[in-house]
Amino acid sequence: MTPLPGSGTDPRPVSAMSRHRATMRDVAALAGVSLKTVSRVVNREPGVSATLVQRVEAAAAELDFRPNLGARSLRRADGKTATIGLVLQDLANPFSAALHRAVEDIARARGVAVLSGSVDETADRERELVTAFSSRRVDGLIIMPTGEDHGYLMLERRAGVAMVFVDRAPARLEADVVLADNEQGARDGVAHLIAHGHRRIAFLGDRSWIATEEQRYEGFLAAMAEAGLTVEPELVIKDLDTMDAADAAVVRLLGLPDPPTAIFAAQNLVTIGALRALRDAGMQHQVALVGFDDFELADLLQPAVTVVAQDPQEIGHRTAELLFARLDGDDSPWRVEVIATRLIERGSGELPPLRTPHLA
Amino acid sequence: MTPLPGSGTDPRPVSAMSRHRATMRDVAALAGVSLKTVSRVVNREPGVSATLVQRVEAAAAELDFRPNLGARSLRRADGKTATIGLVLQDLANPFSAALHRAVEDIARARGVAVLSGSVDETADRERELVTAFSSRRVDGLIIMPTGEDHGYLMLERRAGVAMVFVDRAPARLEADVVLADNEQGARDGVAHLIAHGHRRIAFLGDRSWIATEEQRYEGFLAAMAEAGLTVEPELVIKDLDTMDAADAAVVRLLGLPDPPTAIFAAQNLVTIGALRALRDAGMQHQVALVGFDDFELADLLQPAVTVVAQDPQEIGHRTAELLFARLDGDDSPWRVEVIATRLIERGSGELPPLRTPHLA
DNA sequence: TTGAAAGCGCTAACAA
DNA sequence: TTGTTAGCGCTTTCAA
Repeated sequence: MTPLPGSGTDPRPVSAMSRHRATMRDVAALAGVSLKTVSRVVNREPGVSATLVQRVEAAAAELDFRPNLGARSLRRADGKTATIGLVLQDLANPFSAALHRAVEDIARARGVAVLSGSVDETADRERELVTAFSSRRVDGLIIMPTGEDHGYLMLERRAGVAMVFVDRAPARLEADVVLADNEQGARDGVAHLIAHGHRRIAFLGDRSWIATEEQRYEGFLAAMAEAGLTVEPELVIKDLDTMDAADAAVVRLLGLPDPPTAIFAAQNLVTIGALRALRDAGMQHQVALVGFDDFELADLLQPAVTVVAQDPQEIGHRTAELLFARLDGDDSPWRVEVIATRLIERGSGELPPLRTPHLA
Repeated sequence: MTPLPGSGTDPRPVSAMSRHRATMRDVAALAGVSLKTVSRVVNREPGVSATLVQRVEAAAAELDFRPNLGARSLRRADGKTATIGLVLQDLANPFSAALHRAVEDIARARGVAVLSGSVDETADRERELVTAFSSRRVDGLIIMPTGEDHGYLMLERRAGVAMVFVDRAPARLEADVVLADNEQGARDGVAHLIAHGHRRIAFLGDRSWIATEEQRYEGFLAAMAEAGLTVEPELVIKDLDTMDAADAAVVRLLGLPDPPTAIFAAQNLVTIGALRALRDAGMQHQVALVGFDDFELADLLQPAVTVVAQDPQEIGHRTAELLFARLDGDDSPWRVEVIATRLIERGSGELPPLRTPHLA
C-alpha cells in the first residue's frame, strides 16, 4: 500500500503536501478494497460487510475524503446535483431575504444547497441568472419573475428542471405559483380606511407592470367601487420606483387644493417614502396611512403604522415544499397557492379624516 | 446527419421529446465538426476558422446547448467551478443580507455564482455548510465565523480553496479578514455620550463569545477609562441573544435605585429591544441611547436614533475583491482589512443626562 | 458480498 | 486549423 498524500503514513510535513484532494480511488487503495466498495459505503448502499464498512470509513476519515458531487451527478442516472437556484429581485430587500431564509431551511433539511441571485426587475438579468444556474445543472428553480414572457423557460422544463414561481405569476407560461393574496389584501386595507370615514384616498404604487402592483391596484379599485366612491385620477400615482419618488409624490399630494385624507401605499419602500414625506410636513398625525407589506419598527413609529402584512416565511416554505414535491415526482396539474394577508392595526390607519380648510 | 432531440429537424412534437439536454457531441454532430472544435468555440479559444465558429454557434443555438460546468471543472486542470460559498449567520438579517448582495455583485461581474447559507451562531452548522460547499467544489469561501476553532479549515485551504473571513476574525487560524472597526466604533459612540455629560452609562451586548461583541465591549471600557469613569457592574448586561432579552434588560435597568442616564447598545437587535423598552416606559426622551449598527427608519423614530454605522456594502465588496485577488494568484501575506465606522447623530444620543430623583 | 470495465460531458495533450 | 485519444471522479452494469 503506497502512502497517499494527506495520509498519516505520509512522511512529508503538512506544508509540503500537494494540493491533492482524496478521491475514492485513494480511499479504496488505503482501505485495500475496490473503488466500487467505497462507492457503496459512501452512498450507504446495503450489502457490504461490517468489516469493510468500517475499514472504508476509517480510510475516508483518515484522508478527509469529500465526495465530488459534480462527478457524481455527471454519472448518476438521475443527474441530480442536490442544488437548486433561487432567483430573487434583490437579496438585500427584507421581503426577499426572509423568503430566501425560509427556502434555505426547507432545502437544508434535504441536504440541498441553494444558489441565489438578484435580478433588479430586469428581464435580461433574469435570463442570465437562469442560464448560470442551468449551466450548473440545478435540480430546480424558484423564480420571482420579471418581464413579459417566460416562454424561454420551456427549455429548462423540458430538460427536466423543476420550477416554481413565487410572489408573482409568470407571463405566458403555465406553472406552479405561490403568492400572497395581493388583491384581497389591498382591498382590506382600503376598506379599512373607508370604514374610518375616508373618502379621498390616494393610491401610491410601484412600477405598474409588476404583477403584484397591478393586483394591489385592482384591490384598491374594488374597495372604492364597493363603497360607491369615485377614484380621483389626481390621487392615483404609480411607477414610484424609489423611496425618494414616493416621498416626492406625497409632497405633491399634500400641496393639492383638495389633498387626500388618507394614503394607501402599495409597497414596502413606497410606504417608507410616504412616511418620510408626512413626517417632514408634520402631517403624520393628520393624514391616515395604510401600507402593503409589514416592516421592522412599524410599531415604534408615531403613529405606529397600520399595514397589510404578507407572510414571507410561509410563502417561502410553501414554495420550497412545492418544488421538492415536484422533484419527488408529484405530477399533478399546475397549482396556484394563495397565501392570505393580514391587516395589522397600529394607529396610522385609524386616524379620522382631517377636515380640509375649504370644506370647513 | 441524424436528427437530434430538440433540433428543428426532429419531427416529434415538443411534448414527446425526450428529456435530453444537448451535449457538445450533439452540437458537434449537427455542425459536422469534431468535439474539440465545439469546445474551442464555446471557450472562445483562438484558432478556429470563422466559418466553423459560425456553424458551431448556429448548431449550439439550435440545440439550446448549455455547457455543463460540472463536467468542465472535473476535467480542467485548475478544477475551477466558477462558484463560491458564502457562510453567513442569518440570511434574513439586514446586515448579512446587505453583505450578501455586495458579494453577489462582485461575483456576478466575474461570472461566478454564489452558494449561501445560515449558521445561526452554531459551530456545527458552520462545519456542515462548509462541507456541503466543499463537496460541490467551490473555488472559494467567504465565512462569517462562529466558534472557537477554525483549524478544521486547514483541510480546505490545503485542497486549494481560497477563503476570506468577514465581520469577525476566525479562531486559531491565520487568514484574510475584513471587518468593521468595532472597538473604535464603540469607543466613539460611548465617548459621544460622555461628551454630552453622561456618567452612568449602561452597556448592553449580544452573546459575549462573539468576537465583535467582545471588541465593542473593549471599546466601551476604553472610552470609560479615558474619561476617568468607573464601570458599574450593575450597568453591564451581556449575552442578550434576542430582542426580548434586551427589552427585559432595559426594564431591569430602569428599575434600579440609581438608573443609567444613557445606554450603549452594542448590536442591532439589542438596540431595537432597548428602544421598545424605553418607549413602553415612556422614557425614550429621558434616557440617551446610542446603538451599534444602523437600521432602516432609525431617522423616523422619535427621538431619531443615533448610531455607530457599519458599511455592509463596503465590507462585502472588499471581502469579495480580496477573495478574487487570492483566486487570481495573489499570495501576499494574510491581511486584516479594517473598515471604519461612522457616528450618525440623530437625537437619541444627544439627550442630556436626566437628573435622577435621589440626586435632585 | 465484492470487483472490473465502461462511460457521464468535458478539456488536456498531442497528432495530423 | 482541425481532430484523436485519454481521463477527470464517480456510478452503472455486469460478472465473479
